[in-house]
Amino acid sequence: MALDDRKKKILQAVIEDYINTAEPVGSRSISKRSELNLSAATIRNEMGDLEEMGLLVQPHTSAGRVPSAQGYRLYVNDMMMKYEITANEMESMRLAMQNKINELDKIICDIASAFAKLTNLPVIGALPTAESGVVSNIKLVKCDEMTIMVIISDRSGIIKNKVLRLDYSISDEELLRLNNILNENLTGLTKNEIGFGNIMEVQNALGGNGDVFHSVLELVHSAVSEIDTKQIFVEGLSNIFRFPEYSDVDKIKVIFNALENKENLGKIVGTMQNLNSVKVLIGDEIPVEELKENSVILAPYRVSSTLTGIIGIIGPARMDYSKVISILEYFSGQMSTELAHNFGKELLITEGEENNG
Amino acid sequence: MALDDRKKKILQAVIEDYINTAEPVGSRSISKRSELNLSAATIRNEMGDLEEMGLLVQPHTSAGRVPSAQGYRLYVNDMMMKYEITANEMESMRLAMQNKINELDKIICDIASAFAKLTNLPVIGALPTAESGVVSNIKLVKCDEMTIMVIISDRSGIIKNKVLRLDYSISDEELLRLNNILNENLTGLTKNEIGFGNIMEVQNALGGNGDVFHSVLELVHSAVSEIDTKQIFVEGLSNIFRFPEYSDVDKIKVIFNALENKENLGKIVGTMQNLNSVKVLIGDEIPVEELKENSVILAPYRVSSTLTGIIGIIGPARMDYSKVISILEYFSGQMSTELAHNFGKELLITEGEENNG
DNA sequence: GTTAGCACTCACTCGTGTTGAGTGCTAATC
DNA sequence: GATTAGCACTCAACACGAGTGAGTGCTAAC
Repeated sequence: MALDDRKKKILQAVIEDYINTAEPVGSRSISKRSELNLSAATIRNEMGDLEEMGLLVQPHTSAGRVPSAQGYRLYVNDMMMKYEITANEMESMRLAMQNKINELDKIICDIASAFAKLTNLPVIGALPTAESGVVSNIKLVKCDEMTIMVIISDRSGIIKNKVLRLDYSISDEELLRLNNILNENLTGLTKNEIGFGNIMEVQNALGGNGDVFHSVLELVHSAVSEIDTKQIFVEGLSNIFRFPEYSDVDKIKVIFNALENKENLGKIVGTMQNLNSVKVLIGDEIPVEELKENSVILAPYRVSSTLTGIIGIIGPARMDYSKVISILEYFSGQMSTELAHNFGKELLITEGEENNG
Repeated sequence: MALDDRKKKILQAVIEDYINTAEPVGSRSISKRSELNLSAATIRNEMGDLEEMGLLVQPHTSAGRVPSAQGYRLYVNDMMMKYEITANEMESMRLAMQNKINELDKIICDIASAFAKLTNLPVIGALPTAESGVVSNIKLVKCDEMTIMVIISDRSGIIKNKVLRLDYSISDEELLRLNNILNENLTGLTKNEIGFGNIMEVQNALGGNGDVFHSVLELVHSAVSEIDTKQIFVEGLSNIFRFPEYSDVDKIKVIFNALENKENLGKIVGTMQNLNSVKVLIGDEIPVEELKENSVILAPYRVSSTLTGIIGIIGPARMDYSKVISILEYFSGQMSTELAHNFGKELLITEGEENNG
């Protein structure tokens, strides 16, 4: 059966109606609302065809029609009207980006929060990570007599640090020596290349008193291994309470449990291979069993040439794809220029925080 | 009316029954279950008295009785049996404390998570903060030509750091000078004493090119102001799905929204004045309107002589006070010795993390 | 003071009837 | 041949009422 123009228009009308109302759409309401000027009976025949084609579904015999995942997919790919972002929406995104605190992770979280407000959907994403992960510099700094901080920079500018309180005092000379040996052995290597083997090498290079530095080396190792680990975040999770599809405790429970699991989030964010365009996952396309009744929309963002992250939303398959995609596209496009413009090179990033007793 | 021994026993039986079943408790079940050997009619009379005294409440005329907040309070203060922690429970707490990663914040979160599992309740708390907050040392470290890290230590050992990427290169001499001036002006002051006034003083002391360092100084200021800010956490929030009192989406919504708000959590944690013993908040005693149907149990923990934190649980007023209090007391008592024992002075604390593009 | 007995209350459950939005099919109309 | 009006049919949702059972309070007997 061919999907002619009239069928397309009816499908579109059904989907848009359903997105707004969350109620199965009947032939009469389409007949009245649309500019097709067809009777309900005709619409009914066409809807029957659309169902046969797998684009619509009937929850039960005497109910209206609901779009199938396939229907949504067709809508997203071919039929959707472009949503024009309003001045208000632009303004709130601009405000979020213009955060005066100037810390990248916080800006991202603020933007995510603004997203959640604009779209009324939970926002998920990954903080910016470097593509390379090549260690460019290791620095050991003495905070006080028995406390040292390890600072590791990678070539893209990511900096990680960890604090260690020792039970012995380390001399400036020893620290300098350790510093040099670490840099000699580890600089230029990627995270994957640095394993316990290298750490042992350093320990051997240190000679007799290598043991003493064991805890320092362990620390360096753990800091290195975290350098390009994706940090995943969720914002505005409570937005799911807005949707009638989650008016049931059991369903809320399922989605909360699913989204509480970082592994699941990693799987979802991990579907983003091509870091150039917005990606829409509908139903079965979501790699987490419990979330297959939802849709996910992901967008990449680029803070610098080497520093990229992912942001997106998750919600019921019935969602305002057009609006969400536009907002994500806008963000994806504006991110680098906007941030570069606002912060220039004075881009201050994340705060670290150490308690130490 | 006097609360004689028999009334006490009946009240206790009602409360314990209700804690287990979440169903209003009838006279007949008390008559059968308890060792009082009284008929249902007698129990009925006594329960009527207990209701008159405000210790029990009847949801509706023909229902059994439910403890009132006042009833719970009496139970907690006077009547509760001490719960003996099982070997299993001790073991899981010990395991959480023996975390090999050796980072204090992570250990606290792990313990919180273990708590959540043991008690089947959401856990809230504050990460350790220092009581003094006196700045003992400020250090500016050059990560690369245009990136510096500010490291601020306080007298109790808390270390905070922030990273700044400059749009100009700073010389080692300038950095040293800035370092010295900062330490001269700010060391020994508490967080409250350091305001923008001091920062301006430093800027003046720097002379003509003070402007150039403005962003560095802003950064120092923000790091200082965070040095004794309480970081509040929630673990195992999804435990509330277990309770029949939250089988309704609206109620879940309310508690989620209330607990999502850090300000509310701050208020709750802030009720903990005396840092020596477990505190129980029942019903109206909770300083957040939306949570007044719940109970909160808080305990202090002490990592070192100056470093203290708070951990606790929140849940429906119907909860196993005895068990929760025991577990929190155990934790509160074991924390310092256990941590001191396991980590000695090699107590490594929190990791920081900076991206920087 | 305690208890047995009884009338009463009230949430809850379950079956039934009604309603209304929706369908599919058929026959008439354009 | 496409469109539409009409009609019988379906089925979730809602309201209503009877029945059930766990509970109560009160009273009179023990």
